[in-house]
Amino acid sequence: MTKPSETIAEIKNQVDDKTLSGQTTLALREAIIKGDIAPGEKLNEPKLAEQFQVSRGPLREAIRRLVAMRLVKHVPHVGATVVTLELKSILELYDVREALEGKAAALAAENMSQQDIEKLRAVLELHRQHSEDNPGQYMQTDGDFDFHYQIIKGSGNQLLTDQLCDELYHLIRMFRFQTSRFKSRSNRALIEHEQLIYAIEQRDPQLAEMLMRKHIARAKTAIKQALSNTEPAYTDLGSV
Amino acid sequence: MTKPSETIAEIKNQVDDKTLSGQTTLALREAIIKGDIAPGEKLNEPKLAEQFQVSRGPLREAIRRLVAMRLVKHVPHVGATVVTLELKSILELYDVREALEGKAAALAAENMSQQDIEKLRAVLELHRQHSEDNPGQYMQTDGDFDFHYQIIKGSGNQLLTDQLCDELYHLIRMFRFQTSRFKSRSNRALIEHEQLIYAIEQRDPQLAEMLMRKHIARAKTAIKQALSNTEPAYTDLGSV
DNA sequence: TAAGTTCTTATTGTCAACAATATATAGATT
DNA sequence: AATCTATATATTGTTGACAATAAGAACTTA
Repeated sequence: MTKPSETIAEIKNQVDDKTLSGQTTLALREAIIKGDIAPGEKLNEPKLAEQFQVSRGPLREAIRRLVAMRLVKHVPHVGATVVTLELKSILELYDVREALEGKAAALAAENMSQQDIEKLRAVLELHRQHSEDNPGQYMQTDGDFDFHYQIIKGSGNQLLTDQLCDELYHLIRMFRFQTSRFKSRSNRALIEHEQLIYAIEQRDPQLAEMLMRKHIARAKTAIKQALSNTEPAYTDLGSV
Repeated sequence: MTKPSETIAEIKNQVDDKTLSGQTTLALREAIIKGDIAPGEKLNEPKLAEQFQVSRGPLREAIRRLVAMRLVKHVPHVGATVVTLELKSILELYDVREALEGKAAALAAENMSQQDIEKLRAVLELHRQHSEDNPGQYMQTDGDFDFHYQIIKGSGNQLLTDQLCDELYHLIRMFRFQTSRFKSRSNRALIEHEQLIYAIEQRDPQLAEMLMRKHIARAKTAIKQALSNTEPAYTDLGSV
């Protein structure tokens, strides 16, 4: 019994539980990622509890979970605040992604079933089609992560998948939202994804890892260049 | 104002906060790692609250934090249970370590100060001395992780450090405790650590990363061999 | 006797009040 | 006027009681 391909939409709406605590986690998480609660802003428990129509118990549990996702920082007896994504933190995040997703690509080349590889091709094809149909339009970044997600899942490593898809992914989403003014239009990602699939099809873990690492490292470089300028301009962030 | 070198002991006793919730987290964490609460065992909230002399509130927060550390699994409306470290999970953990600590070693080669490198040498020297003074005795595994810890910290990447030292490290500790009957006596780790320092001193990120990855991959292989046998015998687990 | 069903019990989820701590304000002192 | 101190306020930490859900026991039925 194989699971149907899971899209990014399914991940997002992944309702881990129907408990108030779980629902509040989702609501609060989206509020933070979307910037409804600003970076650096304090999370006032009574106010938020009122806002989400729950008591402070579930709200505090939600905050704890967001701390685990690194969207929130917490100091005892002082409170929780939304993280501020400094350039330094983002670059750190991309170094971690490079390491983890690189390994994921290697494992995917070893472990992905032929069927999963076909699914991956389908995702890429959809992606390419969209780019052709909408030339000059910014990439659908979710489609991009769909691709990465399939590879991560294809690694067969549950710990790796949890770390990337459940935790770090939301940090990435938050960063993307904040920098959505830099709309990426490059089709370089498409080419690099194509190369990656080829390496996986060839069952070449080393090549797959190398390609994924370069892919992410390139995005990191683009981010550094784009954000270290005071006037950022519409630079291509590499869409990763 | 530079911080004094932090040993593994300091990490362990790192009292993040004096709150009941924080204290309970530490106590419960140690109870799980030491096996006082068995793998697979259910965490009964009223009983544990009674046992730790706190109400269920702080206890539940502690459980949430241990879920983030992956020491505990939680199902809504059912409860929390201590993780059972299957061979598969351990191998997954070591693949993640290989990726993350490999990158950490590369970054350490780039970023560690000359002074930090000297400290690292001192740790290794202490380690070597202990091995010479107690030939045939099992390695002080804490000393081993002291070495790894220094390198991780030396990477200068806070996210990486948090992931390895605050989260995954406790899983490793739990695994080590459970397999402490396999006392590692090899001095291969010592040799490999020596090579690693050399690479870092030479400011060679690629070599440092390669050496660290091989170091951990070798430990993974040793674990697989030791634990896939029904009668494990006293195999060298590589002490990583 | 075995399978299914209802009822009981135990456990988790949630709430609102209370206690402890930190922040903000106002006043006193140099 | 600026700084330190003491008080007042707001916020976090903690508790025990209540509600909702799931696991287990006893009963019924084939």
